[in-house]
This record gives sequence, C-alpha cells and structure tokens, in this order.
Amino acid sequence: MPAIKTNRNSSKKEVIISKAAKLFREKGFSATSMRDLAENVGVEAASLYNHIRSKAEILQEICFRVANQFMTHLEEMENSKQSSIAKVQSILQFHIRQMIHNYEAVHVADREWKHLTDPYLSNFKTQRKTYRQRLAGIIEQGIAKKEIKKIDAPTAVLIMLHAVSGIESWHRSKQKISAEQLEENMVIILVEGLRAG
Amino acid sequence: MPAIKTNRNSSKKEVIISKAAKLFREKGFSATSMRDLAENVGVEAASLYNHIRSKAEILQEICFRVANQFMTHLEEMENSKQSSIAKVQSILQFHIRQMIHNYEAVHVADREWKHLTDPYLSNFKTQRKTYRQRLAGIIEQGIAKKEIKKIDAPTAVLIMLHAVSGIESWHRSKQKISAEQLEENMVIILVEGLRAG
DNA sequence: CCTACCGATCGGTAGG
DNA sequence: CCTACCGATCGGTAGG
Repeated sequence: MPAIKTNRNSSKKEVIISKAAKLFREKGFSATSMRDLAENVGVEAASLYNHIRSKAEILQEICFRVANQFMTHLEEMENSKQSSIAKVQSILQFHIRQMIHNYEAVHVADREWKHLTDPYLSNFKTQRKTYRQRLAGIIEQGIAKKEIKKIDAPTAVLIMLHAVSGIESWHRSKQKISAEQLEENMVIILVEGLRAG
Repeated sequence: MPAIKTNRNSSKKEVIISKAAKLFREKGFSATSMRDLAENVGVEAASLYNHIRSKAEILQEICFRVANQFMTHLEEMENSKQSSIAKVQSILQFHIRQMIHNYEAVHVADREWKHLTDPYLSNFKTQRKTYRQRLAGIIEQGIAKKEIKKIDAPTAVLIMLHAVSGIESWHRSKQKISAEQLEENMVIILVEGLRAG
C-alpha cells in the first residue's frame, strides 16, 4: 500500500527535520554532524539517507517553510483594510508568536541560512530582501498617513525583526514572564518607546 | 632584540585575529577552516601556529576583548550622574557605534560565542548574564524614577541588544543612510517608539 | 534499516 | 615560515 508507505516516510522525514532544527539551533549547521543527528533520531547515520537526500536539503526545507509562512502573513496584511500601524503591529505579533511557538525552525531560518548553497541561497536572499522591502512599504504608508512618526522605514524594519530574535534569550531564561506578557511588553516598547509620557 | 621580535609577533597575531573575525562573521566559526584563514593572512596553515595556540584561542580573544569593552562602558554609566534614561541612551549609542565601527569582532562575539569551550564558555555566559542584569538594573531605576514607562526591564534589554545587532543588515545594504542617521533613527525608535504623537 | 567503507577535509604537530 | 604528515571526523554511498 503505497499510501501508508508514503505516510511513514514523510512522518519519519518530519522527525528528522524537527530534530535537525533543534540541533542546528543549538550548535549551528556546520557544527552539527549527520552522526549527531542520527543519534538524536535513533538510527545509524546511513539510514538518514533513506528519508532525506543530503544535509543541505534539511536546511533548505527548514528555511523555505519558515519563509513561506511569513510571506503568506505579510500578503494578508497587505490586502487587509486596517490602519498601517495596526498592520505593523499585527506583523510584529506574528513574528513574536512564531518565535515563541516555532522557535527552533524560525531561529535556524534566521541565523543559519548563510549555509544554504545556490540556487537556494540566492532564492532565499531575494525572498528575504523582498519581505523587508514590502514591510518597509507598509511602514512608509503609515508615515504618509501620519500614523507613524517620520523615521527611516528600513531602519524600523531592521529593529523590529532583530528585536524579535531576542526571544531566544527569553527561551533560555529561567524565571520567564509569560508568553502573553512578553508579547505585550515587546509591542509596547517598539510601538510606544521606552520613555514615560 | 626581543622587544622588536615581540612587536612583530603581536602585530602578526593582530592580523590573524582581524582576518579571523572577518571570516568567522562571514562563514561562521565552524565553517571557517585554518586553511581558509591562512590563505587570507597569506601564509601556510602550519605557520599560523607560530602566532596563535589554536583556533579556539582566536575566538576567545575576539569574544573577551569585545565583552570587556562593553563592561567597561557599562561601569562608567553606573558611576555617572546622568538621568537613567540618558544612561540607557548612552549605552544604546555605545552599542550602535561599536556595531558600526568594530562590526566584525562585535558580531562574532554576539553570534559565535557558543563555540567557545569551557572554562571560557562558562565565563563568557556569566559575563553576558551579569551585563544584562546590570543594564536591566539601570532601566529599573529609570522606571522607579518615572523616566521610563512601566515595562519588563529584561524584555527591554533583550529588545535593545538584539535591535542593535540588526546593524548587520545596514552594513550589507547597498543604499545606506549615514552612520549618524542610522544611530539617530535607532535611538528615536527605541526611546520614543514608532507611533506618531 | 544496518555494516562496511570511501575520499576529502579538518585542526594540529614534527622537524628543519 | 615551509614541507610533510598525523589521526580524527566529515558527508555520503554500496550492497544487502
């Protein structure tokens, strides 16, 4: 029954990708060996190759899945009727939630994409650049409508996206505030600033 | 003349560390080989070992030099008489300027420190944690004095420090705003927020 | 899914 | 500073 065989293969592939995301985040792509990964999955290294084509393919899967999720949400926001500041806030919240709940993969896509090889590398860099430009576009609309103060939009994008990657520290922290409080604090600081007033 | 020999050795060591910082940033610590590094320095791989003890030692030098610079500036701020918000702003500016002018080393210390080995790894993690706690302390003083709004101080630290690492994108950007404009925009967004008002 | 193994490359050393 | 080389480990394949 080929249907069952496909399910088995693909679910084992998902286990491999999920364990790989965990290891790539902890040790980095280059410092993670296929023998490390095999041990975590519970098979010999050679057996991994029945499910995946190469180490490079695993990284590709992780990076492009994450990229597609973010691009899909961005497009929803572009087509929505909200105010620009609400769109920016929603995108920020989406990033925060992804970083909280899909931490391993999101972090790997953010930090390890440099180890992709062409043509995937160029493709990924293009997608990344496009995403940032379109997000900057939304911010610029907000500035034009005077909902957002006159700042350099690409700089705002850079701050937002990198601030979110700080959630890494939250994950590692012993005495954490709740995910809800984290999200609330991050949105307030980025939207309203630090200064009291 | 041992004095001259020492100078020659230490300046060659500086060249090695500087080229290593560049490569570690571009490719990551694990993906940079000593043969890569040797080629960039202009010698054979074996010759590097007349100046440095190991690949690990190079990373240690980079990470602890950067850590010491930040810790020194933090201590200056702790001992200064400015308002808390001015202290936070000065620390933010120090991070931004370091990231602009000592980009390679600062970026490596920020992203590649996981590849340190004990006892250096534990030492670095402790310093990092201490730095963040003390910066959070300054922010908490600002909250107590109502100069800073009531937010979770560790979350503010996390946002500030990670936002600054976004300067990486600025370095890679073709059509950059000036370093001064970048600094001004980053400080405004983080201190005053995005929303117009 | 395993055993057995490949060529390439790694960080590092010996010796001059 | 170089040539020559070491043992270890890498990603991946053959064959069953």
